[in-house]
Amino acid sequence: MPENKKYNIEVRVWIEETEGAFLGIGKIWLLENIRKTGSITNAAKEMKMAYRQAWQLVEEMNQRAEKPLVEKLLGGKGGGGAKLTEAGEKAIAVFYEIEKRIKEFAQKETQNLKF
Amino acid sequence: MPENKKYNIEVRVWIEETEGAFLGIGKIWLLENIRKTGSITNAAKEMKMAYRQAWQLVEEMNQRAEKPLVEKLLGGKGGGGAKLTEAGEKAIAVFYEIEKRIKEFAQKETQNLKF
DNA sequence: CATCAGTATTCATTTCAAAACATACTGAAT
DNA sequence: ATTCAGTATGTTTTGAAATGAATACTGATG
Repeated sequence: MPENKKYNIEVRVWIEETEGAFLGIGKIWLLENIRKTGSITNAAKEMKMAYRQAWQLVEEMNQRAEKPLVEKLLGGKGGGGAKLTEAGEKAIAVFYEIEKRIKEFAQKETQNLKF
Repeated sequence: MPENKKYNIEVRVWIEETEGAFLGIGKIWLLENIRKTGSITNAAKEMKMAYRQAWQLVEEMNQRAEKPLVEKLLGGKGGGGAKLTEAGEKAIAVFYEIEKRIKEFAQKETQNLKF
């Protein structure tokens, strides 16, 4: 392959736990939207995702993390809502940091991409 | 999150071209099976994949690479077949090399995985 | 004690990509 | 000129995952 075309390396990063995939960019976006909107319902709307799906992802995250990432508030004024725990905030930060480092490394590897 | 659970980082690597994803581990496996079996038909069987799908993947690869990765032989003794071109062989080697480096780097990052 | 908006949960419906099926086409070899 | 196995390509089926719709539950607040 001569080099009139340009190729570049893409990378998808996620965190696994004994039972399988635990935290990837999709769940991170969900966490961020929960932080932004204060509820799973509105986070889901924001992302044009079904509430049911969003709720399940939150369940999954919470069960598989050491400590819940999302605190859910039932009933009360405004019906309740959801907010990130400290662990949730930390998870976002850690994920992005690691993802950034890996993507930067991958970018450097692009120069080895000679067919 | 304290640390009784163990988490680890996973990474998926692929190569993009202007029109989108061009070459990932799935197509690499297909290439390897074509090399091994000498035809798209048998490579597909090996992978329990539909011939049609395998054929389409080969088309896509060939069109988006600078030079075809797979040479297809039509008719003749045994009906024809398919074999890797030099570019195809190179693609496998380059892909694995880059993937290996990125995965090793990602592995090192696991130690930064403190929640 | 009725309201309200969000959580929790079940069940039916849709979507859409992969697989399965069907059918021509190719060309060396006999 | 028939055979044969693989390529080429259109059409139909199917199955899993996402969505949508429906319903009960929660609890602070007025």
